[in-house]
Amino acid sequence: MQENKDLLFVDGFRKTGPRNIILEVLEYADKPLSVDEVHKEVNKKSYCDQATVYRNLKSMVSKDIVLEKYFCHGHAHYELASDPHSHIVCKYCEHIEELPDFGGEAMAKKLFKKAKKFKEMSGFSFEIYGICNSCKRK
Amino acid sequence: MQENKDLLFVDGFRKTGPRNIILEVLEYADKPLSVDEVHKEVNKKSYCDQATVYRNLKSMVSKDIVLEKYFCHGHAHYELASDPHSHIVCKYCEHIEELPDFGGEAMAKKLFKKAKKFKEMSGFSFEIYGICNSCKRK
DNA sequence: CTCTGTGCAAAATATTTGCAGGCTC
DNA sequence: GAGCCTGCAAATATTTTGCACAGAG
Repeated sequence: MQENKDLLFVDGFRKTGPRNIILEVLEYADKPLSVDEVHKEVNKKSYCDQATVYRNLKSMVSKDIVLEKYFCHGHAHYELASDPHSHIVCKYCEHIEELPDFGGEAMAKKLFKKAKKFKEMSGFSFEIYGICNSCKRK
Repeated sequence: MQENKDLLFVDGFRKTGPRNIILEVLEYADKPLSVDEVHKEVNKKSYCDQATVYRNLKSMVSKDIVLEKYFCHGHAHYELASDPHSHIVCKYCEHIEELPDFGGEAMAKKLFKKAKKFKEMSGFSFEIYGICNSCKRK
């Protein structure tokens, strides 16, 4: 079985303490995490600078180990590329729930053919926005 | 017929020079614009401070006149709520194209029923990411 | 031993806010 | 005229970068 940690063995990409822990944190998360959330979780286990979290998430994205998602919060959220999902996201807080698969990939590929000046499709994102129970006051 | 400018007549929301021009700019855009793009366009017609553009876009969003979208660029893009679209977005530059409607609204409503801790759906977003012709070198 | 990765601090980018004066209604 | 809106400048917030040292392979 392919372990997530094994994903680090590519190119000259090195397996380091911070990277192992970042992957572990993403693995146990049940939703995409912000840089800040990853940073806080990682630091519960061992010190790691925020710049390092930023740099590593970015490099993992460029190596397709991690997916970068943009919701309505003004900052990115990250999830393991091995387990992609669509989500329903609260527009006021960071409450996020995973949605079941609905064939979005196929739909995206079909729609991509309508694009005029694009050479290559790299992914898609289908997200629903709403107001969660805690934010819907009265 | 309902003009976009009429949208400004709500509550104590005032119709001012900057607001008229911002709406006009969004109306003529064929894709969602960043704050910076809106600011530059507005200033071709008449001076308006960047903070004013930020403040007005935000207030128009809260009044549902304008939609705020987050792609992969690290900053928001804005489009008229009266003409919402899905898009295909270049992951390297700000090249963005509108996609034809594909029934995403109905699909979102269906999926929303799977949500656990949500009271209300407020919208959805389906975006495709890719590499545009100019960024796909070699 | 070589080269990539990390921590630290500073820089760059993006967004928000306080305040005094101006304009809409 | 009252209250919202704007310009200006400063403050925040977020993300990136340079550099010297540390650690992986």
